[in-house]
Amino acid sequence: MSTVPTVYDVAGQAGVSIATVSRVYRNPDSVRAETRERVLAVARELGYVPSGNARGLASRSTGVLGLCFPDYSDPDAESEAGDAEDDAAMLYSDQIIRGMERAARRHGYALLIAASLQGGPESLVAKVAGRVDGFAVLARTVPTEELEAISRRQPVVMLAGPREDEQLDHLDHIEVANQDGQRELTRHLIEDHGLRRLAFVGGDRTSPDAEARFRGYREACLAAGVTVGDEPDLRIDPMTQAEGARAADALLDRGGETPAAMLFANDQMAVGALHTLERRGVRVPEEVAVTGFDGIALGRLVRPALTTVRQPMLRLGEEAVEQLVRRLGGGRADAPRSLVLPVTVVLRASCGCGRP
Amino acid sequence: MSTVPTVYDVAGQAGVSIATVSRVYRNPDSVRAETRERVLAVARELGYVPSGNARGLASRSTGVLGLCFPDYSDPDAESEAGDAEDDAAMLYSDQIIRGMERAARRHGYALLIAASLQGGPESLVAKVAGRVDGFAVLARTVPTEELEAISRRQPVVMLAGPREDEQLDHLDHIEVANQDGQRELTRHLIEDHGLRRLAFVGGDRTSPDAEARFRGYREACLAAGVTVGDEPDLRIDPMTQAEGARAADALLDRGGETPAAMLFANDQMAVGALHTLERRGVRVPEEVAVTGFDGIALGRLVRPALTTVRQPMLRLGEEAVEQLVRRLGGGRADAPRSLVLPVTVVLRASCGCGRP
DNA sequence: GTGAAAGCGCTAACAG
DNA sequence: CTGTTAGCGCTTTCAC
Repeated sequence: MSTVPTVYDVAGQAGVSIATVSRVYRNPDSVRAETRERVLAVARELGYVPSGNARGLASRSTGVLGLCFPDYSDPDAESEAGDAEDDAAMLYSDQIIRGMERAARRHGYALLIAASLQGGPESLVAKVAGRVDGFAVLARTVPTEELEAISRRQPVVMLAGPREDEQLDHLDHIEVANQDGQRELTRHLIEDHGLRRLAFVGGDRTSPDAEARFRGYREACLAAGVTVGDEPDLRIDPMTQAEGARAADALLDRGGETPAAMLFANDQMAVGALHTLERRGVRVPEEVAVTGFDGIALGRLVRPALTTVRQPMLRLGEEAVEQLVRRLGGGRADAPRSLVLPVTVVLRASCGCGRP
Repeated sequence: MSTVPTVYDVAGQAGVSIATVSRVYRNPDSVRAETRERVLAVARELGYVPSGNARGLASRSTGVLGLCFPDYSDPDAESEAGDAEDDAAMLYSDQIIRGMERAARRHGYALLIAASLQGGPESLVAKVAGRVDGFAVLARTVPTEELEAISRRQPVVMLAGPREDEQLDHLDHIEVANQDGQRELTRHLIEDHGLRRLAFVGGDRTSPDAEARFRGYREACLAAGVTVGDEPDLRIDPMTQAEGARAADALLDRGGETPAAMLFANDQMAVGALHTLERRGVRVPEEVAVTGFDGIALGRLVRPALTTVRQPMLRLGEEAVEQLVRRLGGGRADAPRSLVLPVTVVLRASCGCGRP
């Protein structure tokens, strides 16, 4: 742990130049076998490991891809079930990480991950950006302006992000078919279950996902002649279990008839609502149907199991890497690419389908 | 994307020296507000981001911690349920990643993750090691010899690893109470359910976890006067669902009475066994009890739900980071530290407890 | 095949 | 408070 050995140490011990040591690692075949072995032997003995920093600096590339994601951790989900159970709450970002790691590995890259936190000149993205060849960003993780600047120097792919944001129009981006999914799910509730008194619980209006889902909901309502406003019945932020539970209360307590179905913009809120409904003795799906969006594992564990729309998160991550690799490998000047991944409606008990 | 701006560009445009630019980022307060704003403005305009590589080189630290883990992906689990379902198969490494990321963030570090793959001079660890200030390694991911060399130049913490391996005795390491957990679970089967014809399915003998679990099993048997060999009834490698399914077949088909309980060294095998038993019409837990180890989410989803021992993976990750941070912050010369995290026996339907 | 030398972009004394 | 000046450890021509 004292002094870290460098090329110079190895070169000295092995009686070669630092250039040769370098070659042994970068391009082994360009060095005579005998020399190579000698160098490697010394390196092993000294505990030499090439400095990634020095390498990156000299070669202008790191062999690392990055991911910036928001601090999605849902404190409610955890405290409720205790530390031990929260693997069931496995979310969004974890899946994307898995997908990216897997794809990155295939292409010989490592993955650097960091969740948002701070501000200031030393912002999160900057830190990541400065250490990777390219990276993905989950929407709303990073100030637009900052991204704009950074994306001029290296490939950035936006995940689940707004194609709309004109300032970021030149970025590649990958999203899932939020609108289609919510539309189809809503159609199912209306046509297949004959429900017409619906309530949609959305998120903050800055969330592109939640907004797209609301649009899908609205479309389906309009198409079926079901009354619908041009705003969600409720806007919840953050979209956690605790807030979802509160939302259900609000929906139940507001005047007029209670809705026949509560559609939530994500699974976590829906799960929270399920708790409220059970506590208040409102039967699901008999008295009210409940749906979520995302397809988190927790949705299968709750009773009744949650009807939802599943997003292909793993693929999102994989596609992100593919796109980055494509950019890094020449296509640097190609037109921005936009990819929309299809989603799947998953019918379970909470809407009246499947076993309870 | 053309030329990446550097301190020189910013300094030039802003009419200051590169040192000042550097200060603006490293220690903003040491620069007059006016100057600072000017620099920041230019930086923003140019799309300047400090190079992590250059920084790391100059300051001899990266602000990044690492994790090397084996390529745990269980192809069986995925192909079986389809891409869409495999979030339920959420494993081990994902939890550790979450724990590490969370803790790392608290300490201002980012996390670099890489799964094992290759060999050669350009091995995985070397790549990670060269880019981080310290890192964690999941046991058996990396050749001992290589680790030995690397651990001489930077903090390494071994996860779930062998304290036994004399060559790595100087490493910190964190593990879970495998032996205690399996002993307690076995005791439960014997005393609370009155089962005495047990079979233990272990892993390769190079797996320290699997071996420790077997020892726990054996201890409990001996303590209760239950017949037990000094080897697992079966050794399975890799410990996947498919192999677990096969193991159940083998246990059923070997001569003599079939066991009253099958204890598997991990959940994945146990789940595979559950499938086999269902296929062959053997009722669980009536005819045979089944248990796993790990506490993966999938264990709650299968029917009957799987009795198991839950490992605190998240904490494992968090503790790993704490330990690394401790080493990096001075305690570099302290004696190697060894931490054993407690586990929890989780009684569910597959052993005859809980609802089916 | 191998060596010499010039940076890569930034930090860290040390002056001023 | 700001500028000057060395490197940090490696890759990379260009010679030999």
